[in-house]
Amino acid sequence: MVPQSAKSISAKQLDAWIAFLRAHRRVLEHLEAELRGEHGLSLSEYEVLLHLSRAPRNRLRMGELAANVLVTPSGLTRLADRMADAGLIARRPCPEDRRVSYLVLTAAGRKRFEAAAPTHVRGVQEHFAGYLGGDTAAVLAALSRIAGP
Amino acid sequence: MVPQSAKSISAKQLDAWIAFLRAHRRVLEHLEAELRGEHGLSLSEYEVLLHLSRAPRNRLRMGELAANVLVTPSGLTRLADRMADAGLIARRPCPEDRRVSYLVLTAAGRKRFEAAAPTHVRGVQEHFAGYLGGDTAAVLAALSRIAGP
DNA sequence: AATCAAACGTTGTACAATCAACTATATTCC
DNA sequence: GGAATATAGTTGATTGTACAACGTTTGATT
Repeated sequence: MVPQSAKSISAKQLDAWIAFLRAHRRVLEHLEAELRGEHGLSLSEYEVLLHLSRAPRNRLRMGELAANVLVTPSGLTRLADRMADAGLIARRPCPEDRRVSYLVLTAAGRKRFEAAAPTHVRGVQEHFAGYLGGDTAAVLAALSRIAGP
Repeated sequence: MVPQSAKSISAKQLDAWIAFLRAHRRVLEHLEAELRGEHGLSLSEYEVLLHLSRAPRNRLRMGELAANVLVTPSGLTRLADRMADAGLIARRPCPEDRRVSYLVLTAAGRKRFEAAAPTHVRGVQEHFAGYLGGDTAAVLAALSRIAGP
């Protein structure tokens, strides 16, 4: 076993990197296609519904969502517009701070989310988690270090 | 330890999934920013140069590249246009099959790639591989199963 | 109290990526 | 040998994203 310098990269590490990129693309393709095909939702839209459904009173500020949804604030503005047009969410001004607007889950949005959630969870299991097997703990540990706090 | 059904998903698996998404985003942000800032290249452009530099005679068909670069054929057409305009690659018709066009690395493209490669490799080490530690083999194994053949 | 700076969200613009449809060439099969 | 089919790549239209600049509101400083 050759000690691994901190600066160079081993073949195994490089393979892991390439597998990481491929795995990401593959899984997201599947999940996007399933969600889109069966429920007419993009992954971003699903995530917005997910976070809102878990939030107290089913409402969140734009900024709170932007931090979690992996979308920039400006992207979220347009995403929220589309979802509001579709009736999945509604915009509510915040009385305490008139700069902020809340996004709240509508009844239709909740219904759509509840219909889509099993599809998504099954997809994550089928295309990602199911392959982890005995390596689950190690993968979780490594990815958590990479993902940061 | 509770046996894991094939259909449901455990908390640990779900955490791994979330960490996976965050890790991907975080690493790619870093790599994109470094490559863009120090060498004016996007990650996709870098990958095109990488594959060409490794190919025999430094040339590949569009289709061969599209399979490896994680871009659709139409996306690659535009990417190749931009890179040809920038002088990094050149398009060459194939005499044997006039449907195909080859992309070949130019001298400028090679030079740019050679300048950028250390940055990228260091970035992969610093933002991804360096965190794997003793879990490298397990992560590689799991990701390879997910990524498929 | 007035001002200056910071934070929240939205908009204009540009860009990159996709899908579907299309052109052109090659191959297959009666 | 000629029609049907498949393949390589491009193009048009749409979508989604980011970046930078902006208006508005809030909070801090003095």
